Amino acid sequence: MKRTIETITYQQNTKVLATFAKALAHPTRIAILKHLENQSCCFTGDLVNVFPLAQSTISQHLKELKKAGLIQGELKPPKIKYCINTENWEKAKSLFQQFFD
Amino acid sequence: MKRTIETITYQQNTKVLATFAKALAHPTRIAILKHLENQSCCFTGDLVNVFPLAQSTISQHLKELKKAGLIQGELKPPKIKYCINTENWEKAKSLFQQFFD
DNA sequence: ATTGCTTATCGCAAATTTACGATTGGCTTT
DNA sequence: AAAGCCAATCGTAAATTTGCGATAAGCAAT
Repeated sequence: MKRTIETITYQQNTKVLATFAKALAHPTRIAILKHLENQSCCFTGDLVNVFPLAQSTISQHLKELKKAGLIQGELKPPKIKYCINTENWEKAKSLFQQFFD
Repeated sequence: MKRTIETITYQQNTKVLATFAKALAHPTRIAILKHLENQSCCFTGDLVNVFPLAQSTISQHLKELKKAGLIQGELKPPKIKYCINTENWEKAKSLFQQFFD
């Protein structure tokens, strides 16, 4: 990306909010989260049936959401049950809330 | 991006929310918007002094924010005054609000 | 008409994202 | 030990994003 000037340092909240926003920056991920809000939880396979996307693609989106901390996976062999990470969800909620006033 | 399956159609709100989220998905853009919230308005040049980024880079971020509808520019020759687009700001606010419940 | 100031746009390079199919890995059950 | 399921990861390709410097464009004042 060719950064010649020194790296910028942002406020912690700014960075965190940007991270959450990035996780929400794709319609599929929004849709997945909406699905999780309704169902409260679901398996990867369920989503593959809901969305016309390859299993690997769904898995990648889940990885993104997990990286942002918005969801968490629980081993339920042979499946994996994904749920919303309530703590971080509330964190995101309040960050967006206070950002928009 | 290699889409073999038919293009997905998302709910309108899902797409719009993702667009807003994408605009917020970079710390610099969050910081610009925070700046605009405080100052209510500002010129491109102001931001160039605030952030250690090239003028062209700032301009690009402003373009992104404008594309998402979160800000609007007003000609104030020889400068351009950027303000928050209140209507869309409220739209975004309510979309995030209802998304997080 | 020329100069000066401010901002947008162009051209490029590197990094990241999104998507797919194919393969691997983990855990049960046989 | 082998077979079966489900989900993650790998490898690849195309598109998009982010950043810069350089150049162009718009408008005011000289």
